Amino acid sequence: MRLSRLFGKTLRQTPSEAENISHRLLLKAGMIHQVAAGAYSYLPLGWRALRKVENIVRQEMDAIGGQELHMPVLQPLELWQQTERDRAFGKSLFTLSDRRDRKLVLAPTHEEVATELVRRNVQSYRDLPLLLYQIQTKFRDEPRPRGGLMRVREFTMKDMYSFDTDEDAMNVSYREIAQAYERIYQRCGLPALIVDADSGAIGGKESHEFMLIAESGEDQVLYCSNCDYAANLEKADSIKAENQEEEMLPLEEVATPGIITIEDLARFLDIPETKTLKAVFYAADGGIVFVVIRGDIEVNEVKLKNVLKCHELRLATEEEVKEAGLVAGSASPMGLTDIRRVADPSITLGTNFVAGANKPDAHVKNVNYPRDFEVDVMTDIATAKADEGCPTCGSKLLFTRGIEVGHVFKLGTFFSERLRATFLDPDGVGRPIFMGSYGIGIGRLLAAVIEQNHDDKGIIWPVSVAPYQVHLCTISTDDSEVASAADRLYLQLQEEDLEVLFDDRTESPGVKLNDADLLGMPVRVILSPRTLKSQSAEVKRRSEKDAMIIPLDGIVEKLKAILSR
RNA sequence: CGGGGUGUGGCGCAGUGGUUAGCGCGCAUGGUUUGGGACCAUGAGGUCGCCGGUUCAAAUCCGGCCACCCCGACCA
Repeated sequence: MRLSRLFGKTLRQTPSEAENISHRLLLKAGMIHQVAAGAYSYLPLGWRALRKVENIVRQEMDAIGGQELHMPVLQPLELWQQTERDRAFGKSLFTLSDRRDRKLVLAPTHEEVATELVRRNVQSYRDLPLLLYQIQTKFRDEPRPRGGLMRVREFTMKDMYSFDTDEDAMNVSYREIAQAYERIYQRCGLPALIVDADSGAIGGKESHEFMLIAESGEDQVLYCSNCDYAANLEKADSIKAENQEEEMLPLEEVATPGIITIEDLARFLDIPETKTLKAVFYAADGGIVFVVIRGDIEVNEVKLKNVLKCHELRLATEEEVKEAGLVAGSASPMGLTDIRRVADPSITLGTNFVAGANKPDAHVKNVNYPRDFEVDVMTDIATAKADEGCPTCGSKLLFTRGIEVGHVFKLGTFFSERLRATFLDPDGVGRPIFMGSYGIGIGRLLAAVIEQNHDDKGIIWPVSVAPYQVHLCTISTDDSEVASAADRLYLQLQEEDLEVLFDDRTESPGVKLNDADLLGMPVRVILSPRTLKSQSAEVKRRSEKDAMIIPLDGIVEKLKAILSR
């Protein structure tokens, strides 16, 4: 491609809306263009890079026996009602009506349609296992699109679905696909970390995310300093420190005028926050839930949502709290019976806690579970923190941020049962198919590649995803010798199957060199009067500082060697 | 959805009531330049986000709306 003809211009100044690095560089390099919040055009260079990523993903999916197919984005809402995922996705689901006023959705993912399809085409255990995938556009009405390609409302996703006869077979598929994912990230030049994750709206039991560790990442990850435990904060467990053991003492009311928060309470009574019990009120699909947890620990709302099996979870409003007869700031699980109570096991990590008295300006000392109150559910709903104990080995947990570049789910029979996708086993017994679901956002992966591979001058594409392999550049453009030598080399490289971006513009050297750095092709080849004196070219890897002078004779082999290194 | 911010040529910005809305970059034409964002000259390009109001007069003041960005909530 001749740069003089390329659609998409580099900018000297980055558009001001760009915040993170990949967004800035993609805009500045003229590779993407925003159409609306979370909707982007890919210009030729950006699109080539995206296609490279796509092909890596495709190759690895094919390599494990995946069969590529294509399912529609436009789907009947009814299908989503059958699995109740219209509610699970809620407002993130794009819906529309057709001319006959039938309700349709723009698919955010394809479990329903894939299951339906398999239901029609699989009858016997002999048809299994099965790996189906597609690379296609998804729509999700994100509450807040952001970060350029990081979180968008329309995006290309590779989604694969596995179909197996039983749980063990599903686990085998799951493992194989996870390994294929590792190879994908490796080929894209990304060191991805696999972490335990919440299943969210996709459903199912177990799931893992692949994270690129990055400051700019939206996700929060806790990982063990010793063993290989790592989890999304939404999912992470930890071992909390236990309070010093004491003799249980009798209940004792204490006046706490104007004290509302745990922080104030601890200071007022001169006790650590770990000696208090915190009450938090939620509205779960409209119903009030009373949550009690040790004062120093935050409620993990994702865990709570999973426990309650509700679609919508939010903090209760002041009115709702009042209406339920609770006293915000001094609420207590004691004596409550008509409200659902959920407790975190942390309330047993100590004795003689201070809790609310269920009346204003008063708390109660020496509260002990289960001596003084009961709960309906006792289960882990605690947010883990750095420095707490690893749930696997007890060593210290560490915190980092990450970009989610892939997510895999064990779905079990959630979809096959609801959509009646069954097969006959060797004994002629009908059984639900065990499924898995595996997603990679291609555009986000591309953005992650840039987040991971850049410097202050621009992008540093890994060879595998670079739009072009070689950036050929002339200096002294009105020197006819340079021009004709460059034309010859351009043709020669292409004949040898190298992908070449040829900067044939009559720009000053500074402009051309800066653009070469910004655009970030792996190898830069410069022809100038200087290099032609010795019948050679200057060759420089984008990732390295120093250039080398290589004779034109035999340069193709040299370039190929450099690119395959 | 809550909080904050921004909308003025392609990009970055200036312009707090008064000619014909400016600057830098970019773009076009001609010329001089050519190893890290050169220079000169000439020129093209703007319903000042939209609607309404106030005023003799609005980019500027007032009201409403919209869009986009950031933080949070939420979300895969």
